[in-house]
Amino acid sequence: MSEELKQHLSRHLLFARLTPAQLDRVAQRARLLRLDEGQPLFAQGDPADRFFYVVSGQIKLSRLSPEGNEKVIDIVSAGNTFAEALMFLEGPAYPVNATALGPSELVSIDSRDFAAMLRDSIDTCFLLMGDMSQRLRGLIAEIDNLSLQSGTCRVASYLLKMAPEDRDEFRLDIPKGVMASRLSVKPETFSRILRNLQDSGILSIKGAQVTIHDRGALEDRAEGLT
Amino acid sequence: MSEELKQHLSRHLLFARLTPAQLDRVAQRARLLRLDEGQPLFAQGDPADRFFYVVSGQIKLSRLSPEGNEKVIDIVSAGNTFAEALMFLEGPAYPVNATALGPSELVSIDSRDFAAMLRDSIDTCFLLMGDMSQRLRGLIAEIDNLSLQSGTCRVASYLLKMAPEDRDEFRLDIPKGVMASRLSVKPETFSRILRNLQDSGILSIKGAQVTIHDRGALEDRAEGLT
DNA sequence: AGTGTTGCTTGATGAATGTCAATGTTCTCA
DNA sequence: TGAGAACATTGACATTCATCAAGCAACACT
Repeated sequence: MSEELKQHLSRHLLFARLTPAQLDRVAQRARLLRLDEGQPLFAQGDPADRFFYVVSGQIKLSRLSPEGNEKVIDIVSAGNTFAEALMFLEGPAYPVNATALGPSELVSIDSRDFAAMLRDSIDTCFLLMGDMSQRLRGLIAEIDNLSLQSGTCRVASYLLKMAPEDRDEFRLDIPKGVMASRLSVKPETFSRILRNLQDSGILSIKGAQVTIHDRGALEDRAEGLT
Repeated sequence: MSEELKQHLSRHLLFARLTPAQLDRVAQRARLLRLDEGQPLFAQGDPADRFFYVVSGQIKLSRLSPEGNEKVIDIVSAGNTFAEALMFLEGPAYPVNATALGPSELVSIDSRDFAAMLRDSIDTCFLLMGDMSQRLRGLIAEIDNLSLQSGTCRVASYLLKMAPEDRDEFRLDIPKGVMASRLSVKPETFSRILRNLQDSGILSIKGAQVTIHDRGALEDRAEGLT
């Protein structure tokens, strides 16, 4: 059991520089979790004493406005960690809700424990700081997107990011409504933007199946050139 | 000279846990800068080999869209550092423009140098990680604001944050246009929102002088209750 | 004081997007 | 296979906000 956990964790950069003994110790107190589709993991405001590594599945991180509107902040997929940055705050509370998008497996790690261990692995500290830096950069890019680009731009660049290198055909791996919220548009608007892209002959969509016909034109849309 | 630098730096948490020898070493390679109003410090995309501590004045961090629109990401005021998180990235480039809003003094610190020294001060690592965590939380709150709240909400909560505890009168310390961009609204819209708040009797504004008449109502606006 | 220059405000208009309501589609499960 | 549920799309409409253009302050400098 603990072996299985170690197996999983050792795949992630954050645990790469731990000594076997340290990894043992982390794995000792770590837990393997299974979530069903739609099952919540934690809610915004809950005390944050653990962080997570996604073994399989997808986790939706979202925030709720007072009026009950949901905004998806990010979708975490297999092989990634989340909520590890909270480890260093005073009275840490999760700033988002976490819910499984589909059946998922996670490893949950005790923050206090891990932090204690960090004191003996400066290398891991550096890895973690690198990790946080990237996240900061990502969030700044996100803010940039939200305030400088139109909905169409955001959809277009997201599609380009989704489209595997040179493969012009692919499937959307998350429900459209969730993707819409991730991109900060209403589902209706998302639908219309997609329709517009289809009507312009740039791509076609059948269910979750996307085919890009004119990558250049899509890139133009992503840049905001109408 | 170096003494003066050390003086300044020692006021900031990030340098609090350094040994005198370490602080010496940092100060050795640090530089004191003076910027005039409007003077740029670095541009988005410049190689990021230094980070900064603001001794006095205010630094505007902003991003430029391809079409030339500017979005102010943050205003850094005296006593704070910025760009320190880039230290841990591969080929670090500043993700924003930095410009002095008014005459300012900064201490500029060599990132490489500081990072090297970090290896010998795990305490400082932890302080830095705490710092980055807070920044992450702040950016998430920002995204939340941008996507879930209207312009009026953002203006209202910003005013509340500006208003010193219980003091219902205060001055705006940055030009309205800059504040508008910081809040992701156009100057015209910002002006109208302010007018609207005045017409509702919630506050009055004379130049940069703000007087809040009805704090409760302002809080309601900040929550989005029309 | 006079005159620019800059930043702020105001009004008229339009585009983008949200809202509400109805319909269509897909998927699941009995 | 059929009924229902959840999701997606579409249309009509309202709202928010940006844009354009003009006027108005405040300030700076001869």
